[in-house]
Amino acid sequence: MARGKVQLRRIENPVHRQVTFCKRRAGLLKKARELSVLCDAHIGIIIFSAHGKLYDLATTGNMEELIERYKTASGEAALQGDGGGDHRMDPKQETMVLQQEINLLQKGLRYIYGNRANEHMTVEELNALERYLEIWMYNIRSAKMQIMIQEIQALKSKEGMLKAANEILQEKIVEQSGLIDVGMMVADQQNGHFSTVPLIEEITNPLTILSGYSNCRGSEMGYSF
Amino acid sequence: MARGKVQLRRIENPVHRQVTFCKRRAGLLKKARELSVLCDAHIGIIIFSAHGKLYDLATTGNMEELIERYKTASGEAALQGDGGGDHRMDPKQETMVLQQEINLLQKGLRYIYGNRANEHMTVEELNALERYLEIWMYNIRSAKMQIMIQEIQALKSKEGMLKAANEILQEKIVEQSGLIDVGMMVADQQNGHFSTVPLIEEITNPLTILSGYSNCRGSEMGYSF
DNA sequence: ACCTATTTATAAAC
DNA sequence: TGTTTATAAATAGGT
Repeated sequence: MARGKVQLRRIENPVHRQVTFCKRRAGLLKKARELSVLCDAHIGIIIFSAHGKLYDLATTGNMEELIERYKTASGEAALQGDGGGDHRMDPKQETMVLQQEINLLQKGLRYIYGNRANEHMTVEELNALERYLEIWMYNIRSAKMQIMIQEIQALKSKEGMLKAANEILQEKIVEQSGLIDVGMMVADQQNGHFSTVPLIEEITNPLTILSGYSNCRGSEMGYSF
Repeated sequence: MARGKVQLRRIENPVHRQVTFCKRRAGLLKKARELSVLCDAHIGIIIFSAHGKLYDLATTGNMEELIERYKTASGEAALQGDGGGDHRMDPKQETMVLQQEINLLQKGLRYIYGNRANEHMTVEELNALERYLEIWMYNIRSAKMQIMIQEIQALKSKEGMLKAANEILQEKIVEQSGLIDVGMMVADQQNGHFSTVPLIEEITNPLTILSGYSNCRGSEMGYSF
């Protein structure tokens, strides 16, 4: 955060990346310790560098304990998810297509992460892989967009309902005594609103990867304390 | 860090403590996500508030896998007194990383090709996937660039040799009879050339595929065209 | 939640 | 890796 804004994307220069990794890793752990002390929280952090080296921190002094606690806590939260599902395409065929693509992807992974020595990929294969990646990228972004759109629609419909309700209430109030202030009602409407916007903020904007902050609404995930 | 320095000790006022917890927790997670993206690291964070509420983050989209990896990595680190020295990632861990990524990719494939009904991907996972794809894309393109560079260098050196040969030949001809047309020789030179450029044309342009990859500079590795 | 005066964190350069 | 410095970010205290 200095001498130039930072773009939120992988740093390509390996030296810069390494330096930044060191500095920010230190910063992150420091922040975690501070949070733990200031607010009496128990925090565990696991960091694997790109080279697989492990850095960790457990403010309780014991990561195992935190992990155990995590498992129970997250397990309980997960019990309520998921409804049913319905099936699709002929499983056999689908499996074959998938296996085929997965083979290419695995080879690609070994090629990229391995030393490029064991695996030899032809330009043909690289091109195919690139095509897959582009399509995927598109699909991933569409999926995220979809989620956002659903959220927005939900919000709009809720807004509509609230507005309608508001009007009816106003009418009633006017009927009864044309003089009551309706400020409270507007406030309620807004609360109903924000409590339904949990996902939007964790969706990184697919079009502008800059670290823009302006849309960091604290509506979080409906945390209630 | 504002309107007054903060003391590194538990905040006694419960309201202040709660507010600070919220703000700093958000800040910490944000920093973690940034570090992950900027430096290609895999990070897991577990936070238990003073009241036992769980907040977590896994930049790979899956905390379980990170925990598994943590267990082997920390276990092994304990076995060897170690002092530093970055070894190559040992096969066990590397396999695990690959498996982890492949799991995410498989899930992504099923998600995209299946009806999105059987598989449920969290926004976290989608984000992680997107990040992988970007990195891959970059690597694929680098690989192709590399191939192109090699071709070009081969061509240049061949061109140099041919030019030299050409000059020598011309001199000889001048010596023998200062009047012969040298058009034929130039044509031969060109044929010799093109026969060594088989790959170039099957390489799709790496620089202009999707929206904004403007900073894909090939100068990164001393490419000189 | 939102707003700033300040404190921190840190990117770049050495 | 450690220090320095100019700037971007985070955030404490109020509203």
